[in-house]
Amino acid sequence: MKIATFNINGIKARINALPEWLDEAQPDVVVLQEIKSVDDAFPREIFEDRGYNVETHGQKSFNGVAILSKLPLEDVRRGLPGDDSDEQARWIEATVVGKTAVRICGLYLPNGNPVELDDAGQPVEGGKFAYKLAWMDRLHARAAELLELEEPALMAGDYNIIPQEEDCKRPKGWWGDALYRPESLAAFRRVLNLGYTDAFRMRNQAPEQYSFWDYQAGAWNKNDGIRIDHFLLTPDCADLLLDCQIDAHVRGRDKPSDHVPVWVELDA
DNA sequence: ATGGCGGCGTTACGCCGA
Repeated sequence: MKIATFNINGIKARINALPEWLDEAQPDVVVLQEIKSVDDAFPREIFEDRGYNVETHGQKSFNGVAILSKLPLEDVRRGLPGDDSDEQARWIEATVVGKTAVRICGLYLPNGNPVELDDAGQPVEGGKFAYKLAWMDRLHARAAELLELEEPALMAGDYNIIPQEEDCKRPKGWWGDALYRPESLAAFRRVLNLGYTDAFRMRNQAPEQYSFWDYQAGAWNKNDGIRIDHFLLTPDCADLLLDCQIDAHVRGRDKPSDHVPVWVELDA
């Protein structure tokens, strides 16, 4: 089973690039982030015509996630539990049954910039960085629950986290940003420490492997990127991992997203 | 090098992202 994650930065803007990549990569399941569309405006026919079932969790203008799957999507849930007042569409999950059932979660973790701290060094309540950390607390709680399921599970998406120095071309330039600073990395490691595996680093130790390049300043041409799109696997799911790759070449095409697809192949 | 690009909503720029 080939499962991909792709932050498309707007479904309307990627109306050609996304089907082109789907047709060549032929993933069985895709989790999408930043569809920037309400559910009713999502062009589901484009994907249904290619044999995908479509489940969206959208909102107007910003955020928005979706799952496309050639296999039926069972027990679909929308929204990350833990805060009923959170109206941002950043989480969707469903079960897909191939040789075995896999619980698949698609996520768009808050960016967190600008980092606002009070005089005591604590995130300012109501600020974007505080929202990021609170969201990661909820992610930790859901991640712990997934470990208790009787099926392999994974959480894939745009984490807006640079896990380590080697996941970034200019670590000194990024240090202190909400994507790469102590509080963010500690929250990410806290999820990993539950027993999750970063699928890409399980299969690939090469340097300069990125999944995002800014549109500005010729970042793609300089390979000035960061690796922030991740697959975290439960131990049962990691046992099924066959491969994990980044389709970086997609970034060089016409009208690209600033992110590229990342995918895993599971023996599932 | 915290904004040089691009998407969105709206229709001239402001907000947002990373």
